[in-house]
Amino acid sequence: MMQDSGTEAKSNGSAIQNGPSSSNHLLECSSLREGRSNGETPAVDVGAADLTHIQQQQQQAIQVARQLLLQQQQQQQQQQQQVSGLKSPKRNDKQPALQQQQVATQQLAFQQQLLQMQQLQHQHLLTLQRQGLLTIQPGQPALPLQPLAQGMIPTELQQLWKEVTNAHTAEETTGNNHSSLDLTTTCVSSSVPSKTSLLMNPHASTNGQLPVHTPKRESLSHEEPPHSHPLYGHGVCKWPGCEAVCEDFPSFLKHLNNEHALDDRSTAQCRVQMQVVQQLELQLAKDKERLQAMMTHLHVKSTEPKAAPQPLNLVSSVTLSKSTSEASPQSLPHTPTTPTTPITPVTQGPSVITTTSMHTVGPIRRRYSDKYNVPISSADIAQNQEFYKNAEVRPPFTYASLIRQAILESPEKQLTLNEIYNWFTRMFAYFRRNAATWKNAVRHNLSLHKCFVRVENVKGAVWTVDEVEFQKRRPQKISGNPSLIKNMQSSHAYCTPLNAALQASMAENSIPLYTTASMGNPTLGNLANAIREELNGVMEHTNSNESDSSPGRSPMQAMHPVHVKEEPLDPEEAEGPLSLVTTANHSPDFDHDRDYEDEPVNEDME
DNA sequence: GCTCTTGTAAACATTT
DNA sequence: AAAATGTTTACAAGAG
Repeated sequence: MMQDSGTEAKSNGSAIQNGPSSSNHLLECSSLREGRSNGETPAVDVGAADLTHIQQQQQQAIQVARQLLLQQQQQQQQQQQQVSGLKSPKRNDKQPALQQQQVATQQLAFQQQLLQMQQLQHQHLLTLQRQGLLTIQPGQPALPLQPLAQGMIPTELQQLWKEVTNAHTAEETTGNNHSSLDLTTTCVSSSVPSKTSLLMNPHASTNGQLPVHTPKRESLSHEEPPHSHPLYGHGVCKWPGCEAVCEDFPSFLKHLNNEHALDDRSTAQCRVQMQVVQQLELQLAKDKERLQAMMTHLHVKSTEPKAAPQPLNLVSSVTLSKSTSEASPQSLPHTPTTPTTPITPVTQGPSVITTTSMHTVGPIRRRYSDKYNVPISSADIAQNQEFYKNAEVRPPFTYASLIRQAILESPEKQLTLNEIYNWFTRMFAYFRRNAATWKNAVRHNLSLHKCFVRVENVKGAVWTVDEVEFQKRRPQKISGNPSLIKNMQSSHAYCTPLNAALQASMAENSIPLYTTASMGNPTLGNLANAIREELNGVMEHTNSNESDSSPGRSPMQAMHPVHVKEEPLDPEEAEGPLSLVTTANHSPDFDHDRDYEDEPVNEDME
């Protein structure tokens, strides 16, 4: 309901505390100082108490991320168990040979797919480097893209898989003839009991889920408290992308056996989940590094003479704290791939904006030529981000870009209108005034642009971004290798959804995200999510013999026959929007936004 | 000057 | 009934 997030945000500031994902927490961390700084000394004045606070918040965030990882691992293990067929003996008994054959075929296909994805990512990375958007120093910490972008060979994937599962690969890999395919083998045919995993996972012994890898699983499952099943919670099946409502645990088990038995889809989902876990771990490592760098940086800064943050280089201004640990081009859509996206020229306009000139009220007609789209310097990124949070300077970005950014920053890639409002007010001091004006503009833009898709939810409606549509608005330079993409499109039946997701994700990445520290690596996160969502949703519909995705029908539409913008399907749209978002699972915990309109001043007075 | 894009305002309908 | 949300139209301005 539209009241939901709004009233929650207005009446209860504690909504920020219970975000389900690390990103929410970290996001709050990233904006921690916002509430402390006044408009004049927003960025640098960090006292010891503040620092301690930040540290605590970061630690909490890491803790949450860790838990998230554990959950992911548990989920993954559950899926493995499912895929291994231990819970569906009927199917196993019926056609074990056939299944093995299928699995083997699928392994090959998926391996192929993974390699292609990695190549594509690598290509994309190289392109970014060439464009000067990425600068990789020899001694620099690994880029977020690297794990995939480096084109991991199967053995590397296997190594990752080992690290993720921490245990139950040793026996399996040794017993496997084709070691390069172990990634899938371990996932699909894990019939060997794993004892080490019990040691590795502190949660395993408590919820009894790790024994799923043992033949004793069935007996152990009786000992499980009904609600401790990692794939079951709040009466909903937690299988990625499922969310089927199961009234009680037995019905859930029934559902699990019926809907998530060993089949192509489950197998693929399991593998994707593996990737997700891997990426999350990498993200966690990254965020740890970032935290360290942040603390180091702040310690240094706090001893330096204060200087008012000046967005001398607004090009990099709206990028959140990524500067300390990596050079990934995390900024608002200002890259050569979005040539006409407005941008504040470095040498034009309010090159130096002081707090006295900040109150730019009233209509400002500015368009920024892409010729000012210079490579992004990551030097004062964090400062400028703080700057916009605290100074009432109109951000040099279009409403459409901002809305898109708000949506893409959200974990679910979907936001209610009110959440979009909140993002605006949270990120830009400018939007804490004249609410009627810019809110109207936001609504206007949401309705006007085809790239914004309204998706009806159980609780109301959320807005998502149709990345393909967004890209259509501004012709982009090809950042990937078209032939490679083309090549991918003809490789396998599964390639269709995967490629679509990958391409969309890369298209998105070609517009570097104005990401939060929490997202750490939106690239990989989006990619993983995209692939997972695609697998979850599209495979149900395209797992047939169709080697090409049916045009004009987006995965999301296929997944959720919900109301989207009702427009006559003009031929131009025949290729169909590709939406990478999940719908209808908008978590209430996600409503962490605060409504500044109710407390615009208190924000700074706290 | 034309076209396109964007911002702003406003009217109106629908939903909550 | 009021507020929020969503759609649509109109107009102005900047930029190519």
